[in-house]
Amino acid sequence: MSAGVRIGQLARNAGVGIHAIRFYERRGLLRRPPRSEGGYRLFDPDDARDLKFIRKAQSLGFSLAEIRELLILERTSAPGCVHVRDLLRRKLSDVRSKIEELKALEAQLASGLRKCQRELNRSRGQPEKGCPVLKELADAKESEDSK
Amino acid sequence: MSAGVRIGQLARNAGVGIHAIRFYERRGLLRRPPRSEGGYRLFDPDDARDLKFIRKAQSLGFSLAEIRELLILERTSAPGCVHVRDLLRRKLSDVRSKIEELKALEAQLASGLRKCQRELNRSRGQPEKGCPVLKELADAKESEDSK
DNA sequence: CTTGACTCTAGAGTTAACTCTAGGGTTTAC
DNA sequence: GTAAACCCTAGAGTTAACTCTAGAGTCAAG
Ligand SMILES: [Zn+2]
Ligand SMILES: [Zn+2]
Ligand SMILES: [Zn+2]
Ligand SMILES: [Zn+2]
Repeated sequence: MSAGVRIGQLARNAGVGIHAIRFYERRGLLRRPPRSEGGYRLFDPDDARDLKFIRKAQSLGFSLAEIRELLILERTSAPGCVHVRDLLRRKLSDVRSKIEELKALEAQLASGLRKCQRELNRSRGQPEKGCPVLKELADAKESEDSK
Repeated sequence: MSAGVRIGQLARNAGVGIHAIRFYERRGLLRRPPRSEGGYRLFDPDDARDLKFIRKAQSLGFSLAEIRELLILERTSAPGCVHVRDLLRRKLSDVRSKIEELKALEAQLASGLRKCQRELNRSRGQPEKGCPVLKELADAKESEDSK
């Protein structure tokens, strides 16, 4: 019955660009759709679902390569949980270590900010002595990486 | 007295590649050093300090463009605290929102992981019903982005 | 028929921060 | 006096995930 929807329509429905759709096809995330006589791609509803799958998986932090694997798993309807669990574990540990990194960074930045703020308060009217943060960065001894 | 050190030496001392040094020069982070008769760059100790500055600032999450500004500020020995404080504020707020993002991600991933784990426990010997995480991703209704 | 909106392919451009290569010259030590 | 180790420039390549372009063909409406 429905002969399939063209790329622009699919793109609008899914909220992605048509270039991205063709890109996903080249990368093996979307299957190659049948074509019209004139060579236009004709997508079916499952492709729309796959696009949503991609966007959800991206929001979970998966790369396109990982998503391709997930999509293949989903299509084969094989068990799959083991593979997915491993992927989730790896991602989770990546995310957790990234969070730790960022927290350390946050502390450093906050400390620098306090120093600048103090210097600005101190030098109301008085001549400034120079930014303490810049001084630390320019300081030859690289002691601040230690705890 | 000391006529200046060549690029390889400087690179070894600072722990960066020679290509990176030339790259920093092109990007305006390092000043153009004088040259030997044969055209070799001859660096002085201040350049080594600037390289350390760059590496420390990078570890604080600053981009090379931002570091260039910081270096220029540091060289002019003008007050500078205001500018630095604003940079720190922006960086800090970036870092904090990134942390929030990642924490939300962490929760999602952990929840998926628990689901996979339960399914794996449930199906000891029994046939699997398919991965619940994959099912959610493939599910047409995109409800999970809401809280 | 003739617009105008749409689509096709192949390939280049984007961003950041390097990294590497090719095809040369320079220094220094033996 | 020559070989090893070093350095030079300009420019291409890397990664991810697109984004955009050029130049051409297709399709529906009027
Ligand atoms: Zn599917
Ligand atoms: Zn599972
Ligand atoms: Zn300096
Ligand atoms: Zn300051």
